[in-house]
Amino acid sequence: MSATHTAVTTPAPAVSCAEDCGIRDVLDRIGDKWSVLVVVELAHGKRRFRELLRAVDGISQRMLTLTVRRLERDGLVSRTVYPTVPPQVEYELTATGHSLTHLLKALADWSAAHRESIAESRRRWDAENPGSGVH
Amino acid sequence: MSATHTAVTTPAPAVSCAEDCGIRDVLDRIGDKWSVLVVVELAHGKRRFRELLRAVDGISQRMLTLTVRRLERDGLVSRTVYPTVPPQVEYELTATGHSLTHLLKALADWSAAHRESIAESRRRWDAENPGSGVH
DNA sequence: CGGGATCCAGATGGATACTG
DNA sequence: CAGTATCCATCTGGATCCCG
Repeated sequence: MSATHTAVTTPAPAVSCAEDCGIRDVLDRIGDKWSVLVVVELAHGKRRFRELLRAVDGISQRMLTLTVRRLERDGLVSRTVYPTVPPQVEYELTATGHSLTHLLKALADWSAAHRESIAESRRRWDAENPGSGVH
Repeated sequence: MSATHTAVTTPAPAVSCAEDCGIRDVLDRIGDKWSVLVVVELAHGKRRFRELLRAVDGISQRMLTLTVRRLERDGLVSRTVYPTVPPQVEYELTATGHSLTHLLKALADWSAAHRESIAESRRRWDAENPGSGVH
């Protein structure tokens, strides 16, 4: 943040596939409202259904069930049922699910690095375009 | 793919923030249906509105307008209007937008690495849970 | 405790027509 | 060419009730 040159921007375009690359595949999988939050919580260790429900703030019983089912279907989370009474179910990240946490780390890092810049850009845009309805 | 040991999985949990970390912020921004596809196309260079419309397969005029407006609002894309006739508008990634392409590269890499594993897990789950309605 | 079933509101996005 | 405006179908997710 010192010299007169502005953007350094590493040289490579980084992404250069024809259409999709599979990025949409990932986003279709974890781009929903709750998946990443559940995965982040499970990154800390095994969790029971009720524990997840309390840990992931604001999620409903129904959405936790759906989210965890989809993650299980994709092989990112394993589900273990102990036939006790009352029933006990434990959820845990699989190896694939664990690898996902590294990707989420990259997301978190990018977010932290550009959050302020983006927020400021929004404020400026909203000020210059009053009542545009864009969100 | 040779020895008897299965998952190596680098040691660190990678993500360890209390609730969100800001991952949701990123996904709220680029997790929609079209943003990443537009960014990927713009990673190749400047594009006019009509060029983007042709390049991003399936996008409607309305959605391209909305998508590119939001990207501009967040400071990821710049919009330059040449007051010619007929009008000409060029879109280009900003420095922040360019940095995003590196993140998308990570997404694409993860997708490529686990696409088959996930697809197989789905097939198995769907076979074992007929008519579950989970997607 | 760990769900499944139903109902419903709001958000997202597609199709089409019109405009400077 | 580069949008804007309107209408409408679908999808996502929240609230609630019930069940083994």
